[in-house]
Amino acid sequence: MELRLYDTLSREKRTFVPLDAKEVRMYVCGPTVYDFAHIGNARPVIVFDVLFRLLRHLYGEAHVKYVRNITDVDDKINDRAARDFPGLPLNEAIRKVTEQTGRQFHADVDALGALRPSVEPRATEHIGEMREIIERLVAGGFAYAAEDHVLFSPQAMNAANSGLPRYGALSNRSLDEMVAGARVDVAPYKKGNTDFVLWKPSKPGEPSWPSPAGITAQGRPGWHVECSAMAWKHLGEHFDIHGGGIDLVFPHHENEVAQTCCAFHRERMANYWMHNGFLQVESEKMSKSLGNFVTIHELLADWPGEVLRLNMLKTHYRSPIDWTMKSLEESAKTLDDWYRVAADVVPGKPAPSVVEPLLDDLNTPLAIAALHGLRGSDVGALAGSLRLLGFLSESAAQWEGRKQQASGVDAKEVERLISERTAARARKDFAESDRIRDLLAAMGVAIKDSKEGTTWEVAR
RNA sequence: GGCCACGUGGCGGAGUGGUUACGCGCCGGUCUGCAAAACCGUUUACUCGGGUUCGAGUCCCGACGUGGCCUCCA
Repeated sequence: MELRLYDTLSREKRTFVPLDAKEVRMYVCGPTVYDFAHIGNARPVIVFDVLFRLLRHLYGEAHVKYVRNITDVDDKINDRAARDFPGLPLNEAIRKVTEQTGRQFHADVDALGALRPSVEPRATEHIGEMREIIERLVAGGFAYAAEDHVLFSPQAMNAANSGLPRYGALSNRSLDEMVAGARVDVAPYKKGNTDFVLWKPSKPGEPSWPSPAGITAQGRPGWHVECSAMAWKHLGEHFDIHGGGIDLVFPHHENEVAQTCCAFHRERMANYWMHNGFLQVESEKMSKSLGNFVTIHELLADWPGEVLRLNMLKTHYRSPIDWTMKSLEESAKTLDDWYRVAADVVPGKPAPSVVEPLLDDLNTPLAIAALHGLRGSDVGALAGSLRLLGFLSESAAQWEGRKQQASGVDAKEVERLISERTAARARKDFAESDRIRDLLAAMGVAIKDSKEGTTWEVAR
C-alpha cells in the first residue's frame, strides 16, 4: 500500500512520491527560542515525528533527512534577554536566553519520545545563505532596498508570471484583496502595502550582520527568509515535505514559497505542504491572559512524556484538539495497560492494521484503535507497532518505578504494611486488613490481590 | 467583512453511499471475606432544515453553533 498525504496547496490527499527515494527530504518549522515551549508547540513536534518514523520505516533509516530549525534571532528573544538579564550586554544576554531555552526545548521533546531531526540548523549560522537569497531576489527585481530595509514585493512576483507560483496560492488568498484590505499604517518606505521585510536594520547593541543589497548599515534578517535559507542549505531548492502549524500558512509559509521560488526561479518549493490543526485547553483558547497557558515542562512534572504523546495522537493531526485533564488520565490508563502487557515482550513487526491507517494521511486514531485490537490477539505485534509510533521506550518496571518515584511513596513501608495485611487476612482479622488497605489508599497506593499474592502500584 | 476548518452515543474519537469502529465511563457477570485489579459480556450517536439516491453520518444547498487565519501565536 502506498503513502498518501494531504497537501495544503492542492487541497487534496495525494500519493506520496519522493523526489529521490534515497533521500526523502522534510522541513518543519521549529521553535523561536525565547521561552518555554507550550503544549501547542508540542503538536507539530509529535505529529511530524510520527511522519519521520513512518518515512524511515518505508524508505530506510538512512534515507530520510528531517530538518527542523531553531530560530535564534528575533525581537521576542531580544525583549526577553533585556528583561531577564538587564545587567549583561545585550548580545551576551541573548546568548544566555537562546542557550537556556534551546536546552529546555530539547529536554522537552526528548521526553515526548521525539527523535532528534537529522539536522537542527540555527538561523544565526545561516546569515550567509539569507544574504545570498536576498541578493538574488533584488537582482531578479522581486525585492528592493529602502531606508536600510530590504523588502519583498508580492506584486512584482505575480507580475513576473513566468514559471513561478502565484503569491497567495498556498493560503488561498488573492493579492488584490490583500492590497485592498491592508492596514492603513503601512511603513512609509514600503512601495506596496503587502511588501514584507527580508532584512531590517539592527538597533545599537542588537545582533547585527553586514547587510545585503548595498546597504552600509548593519542589520538582521526577517523571520520568513530564515526558513527559506535553512531549507535551501540543507534540503536544496526543491524538496518533498514542508510542515508546520496551520497558523503558519499565512504569512510565513506563503512568504517562504515566494522567496525560494523567486530566488531560484522554480515553480515549487516543497511538493507537499502539511499543517497540523490548532489546540485548545479545556475548551478555551490557550493564552497568557486567560491563565491557561500550559508548558510542556509543567505537564512533564505530572505525566510521562509518552502520555502526552498518546494524548496528542488520539486526534487526527489536522483536526482541532481539545487538551483536557480527563483525556490525559484516559491516555495514562491506556499506557499503563500497554506497558503491563507489551513492554517486556519481544517486539514483532509492526502490524499492517496499524501501518495502513498511518499510510492514509497519518490516521493515528485509527491506528490506535488497531492497537487495542492487537492487545487481545498479538502482543508481539502490539509491542512492535507501539515502538514504530514512538512508545515503549522503557521497561515495564521502569515505567512503574517512575510513577512510584514521582509520587514519593516509600516502597519499604508499603511492603511492610502489605505483609501485615496479609497476616491479618490469614487469621481472618478483616477489620485490621481493611484498615491497612484504607491506610495504603490514603498514601496513594492501590492494592491488587491475586492468587499469586498481593502486588501494589501507585494510583494515579 | 474576506478565506478556511469543524459539529458523531455520558466523554474522547474513527468512518468520503449499503454489514459491530475503537477506547474510557456506566451497567451486568466471573473472581474476592468484602472490595479493588484482572477477565468476560452489554448499552447509547451521527447539530437543524431541505435536496440527490433504491439507499446518506458519508454527496449537494441553506441555517445555526464553535474555532482558525487575515498583526513575526504551532
